Amino acid sequence: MARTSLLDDNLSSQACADCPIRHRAVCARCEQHELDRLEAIKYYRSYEAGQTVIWSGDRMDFVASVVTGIATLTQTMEDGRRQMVGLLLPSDFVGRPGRLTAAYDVTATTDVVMCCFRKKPFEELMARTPSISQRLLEMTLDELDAAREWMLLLGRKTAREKIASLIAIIGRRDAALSLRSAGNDLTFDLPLTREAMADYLGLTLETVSRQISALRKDGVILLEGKRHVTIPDFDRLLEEAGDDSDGGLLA
Amino acid sequence: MARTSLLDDNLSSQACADCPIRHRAVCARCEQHELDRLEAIKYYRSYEAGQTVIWSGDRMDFVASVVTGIATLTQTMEDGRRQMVGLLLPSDFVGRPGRLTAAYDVTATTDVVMCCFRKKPFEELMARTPSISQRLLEMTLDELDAAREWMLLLGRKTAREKIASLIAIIGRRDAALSLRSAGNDLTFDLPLTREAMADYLGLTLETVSRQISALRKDGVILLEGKRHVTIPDFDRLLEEAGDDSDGGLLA
DNA sequence: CGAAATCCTTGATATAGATCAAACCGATGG
DNA sequence: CCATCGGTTTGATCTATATCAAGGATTTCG
Repeated sequence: MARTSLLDDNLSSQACADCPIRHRAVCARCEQHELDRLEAIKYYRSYEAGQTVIWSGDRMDFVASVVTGIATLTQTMEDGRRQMVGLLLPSDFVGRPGRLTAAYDVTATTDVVMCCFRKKPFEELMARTPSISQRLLEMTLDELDAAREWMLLLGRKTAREKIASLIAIIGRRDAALSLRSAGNDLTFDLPLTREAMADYLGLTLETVSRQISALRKDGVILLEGKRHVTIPDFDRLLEEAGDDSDGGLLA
Repeated sequence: MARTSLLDDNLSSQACADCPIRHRAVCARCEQHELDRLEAIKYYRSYEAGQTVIWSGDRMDFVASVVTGIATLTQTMEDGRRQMVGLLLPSDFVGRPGRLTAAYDVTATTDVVMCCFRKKPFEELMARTPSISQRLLEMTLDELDAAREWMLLLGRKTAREKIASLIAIIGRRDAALSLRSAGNDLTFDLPLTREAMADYLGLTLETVSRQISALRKDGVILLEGKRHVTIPDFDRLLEEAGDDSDGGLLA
């Protein structure tokens, strides 16, 4: 719960990290975003890995944007079964304008810094500034598409396909962030424990572990330690994932 | 593919059926919607039960709102595995501003009438009329919540819970449409074949059939014929569905 | 340094749901 | 009236994944 006040300069490596609006690439519209007004109502907050940002049902009087780190949205049934329903990377938006309480548990998977906005003034700003609604609409539509892809995975893919899909998704987002374009030999760290992956994929952690081992044995992925992955052939991975090969990065 | 031009009067039983913006209840904001301009660019189109409205990947130069009937959004893998990712009831919105091609197969499950808007002028109208973006954002956020609920179902619920959940969802939406409030003894028709339910739930049609039989045998639902359901005790059904009992109608 | 805690892997077994197969039911049409 | 067809039910069997169980690797902490 440590509250940290960061200088904006610390964040400048992240394009537009200081506004809650995500941009696909370089920010071409910043001038529209009335940063002055945003300045007045925003604050930064940091969370340690493993810390819960907010519990489902809790009062949530802010919206936020992830600046650094990775957070998850999960739903839990009374008997403890858990399903991840959102994976939040830097620049992703958290919270829903017009809702009083959190609908999901939000958890910091790694150390996380969030840029928060008190909800009331943010909503007033939204009402005055159409470009915010419009941008938020685009982002929400992207998330809806991702959710639907995820539904196909949950409903119809085998355990092996699920694992391959997740690794592809993480690899792709990672590649996008680090500007390494379609170059081969993608390498990155899995930011999730086996259990979190299981919650993402609707599997048990044992099955996750077994399938990762199987993909390694079959040469689809290379593993250094338990978390560091390199993909020798991304198309092969996509095949294993059962995906249409289009790539799907851009809507 | 028959193109039908309906008089608006035919649709008046549906609140705001003639605009693409869904309202939760009675339309309190119609005056904001610039119906005059919408008038100029809209047209109606009807589809027969079973007909495909549009195939994934096809060029889609309109957006639309379901006026009557039920349509589905499905994703298909190369080997034919299918997952439903959207169930469209009257007043639901179809299509994505800013996208050229359809991302999913859209199929009419019953006879369907849609109110269509050519995309280009609709987008121009959106740009000029903030309330449309704002309303669309609200609707999309609702859909995202529904998708996340659906993800929990797909990833973690048992077959019996999935069936109970689906029946509860349909019953609830049906009750909402027909103004029958929380009155007991909810009765309605399942608008989906067993196969479509299977595609919704990530099951096979045989499992769907078996679990429906089981729920009938256990008195959770009553069946008349193959489609007509009555729910003697909605809370019991929700219990079977593994849901938090809150109801969840309003965000 | 040793103990405890996480996280992960692997094995043995159980089971929910898939698959394969057959037959039923109600509607439609010749 | 019978044949056909789409949708459905039910049975027998198979299998992918869950569950139960044990142990290995790292890190954390006293």
